[in-house]
Amino acid sequence: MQNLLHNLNEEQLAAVTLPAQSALILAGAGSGKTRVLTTRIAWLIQTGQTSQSGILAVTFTNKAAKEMTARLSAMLPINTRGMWIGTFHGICNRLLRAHFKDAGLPQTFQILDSQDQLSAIKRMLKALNVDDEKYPPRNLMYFINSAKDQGLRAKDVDAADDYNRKFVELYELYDQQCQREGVVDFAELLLRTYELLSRNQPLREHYQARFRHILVDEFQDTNDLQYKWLKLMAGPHGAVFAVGDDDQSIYAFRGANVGNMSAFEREFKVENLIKLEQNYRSHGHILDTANELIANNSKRLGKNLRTDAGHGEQVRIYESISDLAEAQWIIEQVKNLIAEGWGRSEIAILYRSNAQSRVLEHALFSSAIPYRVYGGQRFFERAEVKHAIAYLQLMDNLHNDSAFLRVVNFPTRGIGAKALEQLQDAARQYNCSLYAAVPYVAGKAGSSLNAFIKLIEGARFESQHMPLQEMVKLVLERSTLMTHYQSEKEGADRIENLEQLVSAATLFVSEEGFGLDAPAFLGPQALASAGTGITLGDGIEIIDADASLVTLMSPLSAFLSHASLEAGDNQAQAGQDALQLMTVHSAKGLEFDAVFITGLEEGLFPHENSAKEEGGVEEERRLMYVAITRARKRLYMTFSQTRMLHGQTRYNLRSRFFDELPEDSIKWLSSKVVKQPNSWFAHPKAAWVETPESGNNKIAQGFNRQGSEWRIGQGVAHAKFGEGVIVNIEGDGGSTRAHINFGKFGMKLLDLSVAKLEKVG
DNA sequence: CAAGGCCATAGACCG
DNA sequence: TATGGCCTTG
Repeated sequence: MQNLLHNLNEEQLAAVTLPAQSALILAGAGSGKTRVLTTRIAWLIQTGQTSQSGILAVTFTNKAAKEMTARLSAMLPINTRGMWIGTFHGICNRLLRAHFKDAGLPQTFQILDSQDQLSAIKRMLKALNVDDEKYPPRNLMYFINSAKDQGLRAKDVDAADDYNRKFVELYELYDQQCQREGVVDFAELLLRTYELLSRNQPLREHYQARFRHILVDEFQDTNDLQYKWLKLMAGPHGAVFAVGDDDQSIYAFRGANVGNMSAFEREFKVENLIKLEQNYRSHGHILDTANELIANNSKRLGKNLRTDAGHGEQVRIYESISDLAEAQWIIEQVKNLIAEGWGRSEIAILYRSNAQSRVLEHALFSSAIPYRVYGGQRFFERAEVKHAIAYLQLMDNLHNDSAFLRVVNFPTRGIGAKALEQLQDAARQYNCSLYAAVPYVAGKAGSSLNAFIKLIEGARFESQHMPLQEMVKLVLERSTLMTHYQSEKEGADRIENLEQLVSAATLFVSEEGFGLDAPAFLGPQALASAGTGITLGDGIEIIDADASLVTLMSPLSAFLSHASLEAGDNQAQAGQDALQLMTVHSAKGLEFDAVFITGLEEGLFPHENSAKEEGGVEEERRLMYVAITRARKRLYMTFSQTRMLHGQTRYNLRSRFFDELPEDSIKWLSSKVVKQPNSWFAHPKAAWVETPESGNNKIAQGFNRQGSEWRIGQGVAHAKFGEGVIVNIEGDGGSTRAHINFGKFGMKLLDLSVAKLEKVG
């Protein structure tokens, strides 16, 4: 115990040893929040206040959950397997597997990732003959997900007009389709669990009594449903230990509600609010810069980071002529750093949007500096892997129409659009799955469909007693996926990924403790007894930490869940000493000795779209705050007068955020006013500002050219298009064009030297 | 059924 | 600039 608390500072110690009541920990960047969380858990267990089965710890990412588990194992001599530490989705999956019957789900329910969800929606719209121009699948998906994220079923959504009523109706039909097919989307995992527990009193009380200590990481990222979920889980007596930082709330766009922090304080009757303001990461000038910037936000819970590390170096600011020049300058600096002995992997280049990485990558490639780009496609999202997974899904749940359609004709086996149309008609007529509808299709189409069914059933039968990894191999062969890619010219990578899928299965089986030779399917007896808590035959038991709950899950089901819930590495592999490139969003939670924040221009950072969103600029500022606080020792900020974007040159103003930094902590490496080759100049003041109410007031200062002062935000009148407003101005020295929004005539791109425009207002 | 051409589009992200 | 979706054509 002594050594457990030994290295904590006063604030951390206070947080770790709080009484068993709900508490809010405001944990600043680099203040040791993960440490506080894990030590809190260890302390609760070690002091006998709870056993390890009484703890529920929730995170947003698998990475965070893994890290927490690993640190905890290092702290306590306990087996962390079976502990309830996981993501919201992972924990819900676990609960739904254990209580699938009460939740109204089939035992082999499968999880749709967002790709699957979108294709399920497209498929539904097609079947219903809905005009997908009028009701775009993406919009419907967004509509459904945000309703679910607020805990609303279709019947709970108030439709303002006919258009919205259609969305509500489609939402309802989508849910029915999912239910029929035995699939759940991500939001459904949470909503279904929430409904299960609110409806089922004994179950609710069981878990409320069990989890007396609930710990939540990154609380500022919770959405409305997650908040309600936590409230339900905690019940009247549970203690929720919420750790978060309102200044690092950067996910409003996916439903996160920072307001949950103050709601939590109020509704959970928080008596202890502890601020962790001691920063162990960054030098003084860097922290001062972050503090001063974020002070420009209103509605903060209030927090100021401090450090004992001393001022350190000032923040270096550099202005360049072009994005190319910016990249080259950065590379020069990187080379110098490396020559001075800074580790390559301790240097990060951050950008606001992915499109910015191209120039940087190109320049890095030319100078032969090893680098790694975060983001991009993940393992289980690759097409070939998804195909293989779909075969497995279909074998585990024959009624998964999404999986059926994905592979019924891949690799091609002569089942075309006509055949599928017949099949879908039959399925509709008999209200059954595509699989079940096959016997109703006659003729040539029927026989090729039958051959496909034989393929799936044959593979299913033969792999019955096979361990998972053998089953995967069999599927790759039987489906002819392997031979298909072998004959493809550029299939080598895909083959490699498919081989890696076999390794992933092997690894999964051994890590989850199934036993390498346990069959992938549950035996028939196990299936029959599922949900009773008793296992028979060769069923696989997943025994919970307190042994009170036995979940029956086949290795195959578990692996398929794993594939959906952990799409795999989305980030650069560790190992090689390489420079790190990533967006600011994906840098959250990481830290580096030296950081470059690039492209600090109006329209880019803050991003132009943020002007239209309520509170958008404040979120951009928090994003900037996150970026700054990634740096330990050295921080660079760069911006460029011109930038290639979508194939045309844009002339941007420097970011308003420069005006919000403390003079003493920054150092301009380029002179403050750089002469422009073509009379453009960066305006020293912010181009457009957000007013708290409207949030989208573009008061813009553009540029000045040949005495005609067209500026962004200028009202204009045109003979044909009527009145409009200048939204953006661009040019390449030769001609100058303006994007003008003419309302009902839409957006026009006009040459300012040609178009006859008058100023209005 | 697959390949090739045309057009629109362009933000950040995890499960 | 580059990618994805859709349509036409072989």
